[in-house]
Amino acid sequence: MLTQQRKAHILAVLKQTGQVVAKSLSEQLDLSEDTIRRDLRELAAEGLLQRVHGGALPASPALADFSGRQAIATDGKKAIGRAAAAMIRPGQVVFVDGGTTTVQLVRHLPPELEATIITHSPSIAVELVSHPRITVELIGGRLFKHSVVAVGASAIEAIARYRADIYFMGVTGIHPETGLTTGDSEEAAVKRALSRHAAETIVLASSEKLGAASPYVILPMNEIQGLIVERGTRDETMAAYPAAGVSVTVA
Amino acid sequence: MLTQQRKAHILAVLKQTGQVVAKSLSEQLDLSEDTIRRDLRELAAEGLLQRVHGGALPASPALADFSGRQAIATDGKKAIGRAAAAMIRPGQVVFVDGGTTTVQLVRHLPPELEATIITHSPSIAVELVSHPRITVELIGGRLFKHSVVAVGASAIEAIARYRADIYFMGVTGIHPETGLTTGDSEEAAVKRALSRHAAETIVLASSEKLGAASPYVILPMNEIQGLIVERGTRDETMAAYPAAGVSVTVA
DNA sequence: CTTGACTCTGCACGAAGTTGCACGTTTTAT
DNA sequence: ATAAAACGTGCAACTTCGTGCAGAGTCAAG
Repeated sequence: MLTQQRKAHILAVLKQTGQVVAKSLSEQLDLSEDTIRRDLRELAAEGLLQRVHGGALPASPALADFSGRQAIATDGKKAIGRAAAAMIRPGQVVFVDGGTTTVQLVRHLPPELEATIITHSPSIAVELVSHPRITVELIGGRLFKHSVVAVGASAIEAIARYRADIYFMGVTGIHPETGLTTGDSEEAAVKRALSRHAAETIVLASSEKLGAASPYVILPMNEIQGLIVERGTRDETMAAYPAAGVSVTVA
Repeated sequence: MLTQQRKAHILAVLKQTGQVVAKSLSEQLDLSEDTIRRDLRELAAEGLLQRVHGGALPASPALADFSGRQAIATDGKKAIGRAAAAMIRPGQVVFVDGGTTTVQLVRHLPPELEATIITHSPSIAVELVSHPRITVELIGGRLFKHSVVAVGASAIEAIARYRADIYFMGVTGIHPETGLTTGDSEEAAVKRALSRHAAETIVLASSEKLGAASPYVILPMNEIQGLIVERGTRDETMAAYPAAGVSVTVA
């Protein structure tokens, strides 16, 4: 077995089970624990996992659990959420992604607004329970725990049954050449499906996303209709995508 | 179980319930109390929680409202949840209803349990994000806000694609003649669909449900396999359904 | 074909981390 | 006041870790 194959296997197991144990990996792959430990050390150096005594844990989500990622709703995200909410007209059908920014969107929906929100994020669904007029459609599928959204074939099938006026997309990275990116291939597939079934796709991009790129490309920049960014980041954004035909809103 | 995972679990429990008790943690994780105490001490040193005699509390008082909400969950419901969680064998596929009692079920799932949980409740799905080993399948559909569950034709279609070993059902009423009831016809239809696609249906019934009846009948008593009730309510229950062929568990 | 540089792997060994128990102390409840 | 529970510390057994080293395999230059 090749080293790269072995490392890929370790990452696959880690992704699927949320942990790897050095000893059991060595038995499973019929290698000494030393070799496994070396692999783990190198993968940790690449930032692909987090080394712990006895094995390893995923690089990001474990830490996210610790620090309480949710708590960090910046003013910028709130402003973006408010601006996005204001774009929704009464009676419209709206796709909403999961994520900290989109949570701000639904929190800023005016109570008198009557609309249908379709989402593959259980968190967004729960958030909308307290809204008196919004009808919520939940898209099912396998739960991708890192982002807390439904993914997979059944999610994409369910999306195909809907047609929305607007899709508010959250991304991990937005880069002038690479386009819109995210950290998981299945999540990217779901976002593409949502975009395909919406008349208009609007990307919500808090400042830390601008100029960043993650492994999986969702769409190139020219396939979206709008972009909402925080005040103060406009110049940067306009400079990056001058001819894209994407309307930029400053929140 | 890895040390870091254990600590993450402690913090997750703390976040959910607003408190942790050293003794119960040691039982739940099958470790000596000494080890738990060591973990708590170290987490306290990192400022992630506040050490108190007998266990620990959240570091910041910001989570105080969490513990307040938790208080609504009676000891009875917790006991029922614990008993239900203990019925799940590794590798099983489990349907879980929405509701305050079933939330207790998923909170008492041991962290080492590997299983698949399928639910039409976004709250249950979100709750399970912090569990390291459970695979979650979310059933989509129109959100019935009163109970915070997906209902409707698409939900029932999605359910038809699954087959579970156990279905843990929550109900509004349980009456010797009327059977199992709930307050909404669509919710009843979904519960029937879940029951149809599970090998075994177990009803979680906190004391206030016994003898009560709501407008919509889900199933007659003889179509379920098990009933979990609180300690102290057994005589009443046994008297009400003596010949039903339903196994009654006292939590 | 041979040689030398390089990489990968497993083993050995000392260091470090982890865990449960024993024991004496502190806190809590009755 | 007394008993029970929870606590901290020290300790021994055990596991896991990192490093140095040697043997095996690979590859390209000579």
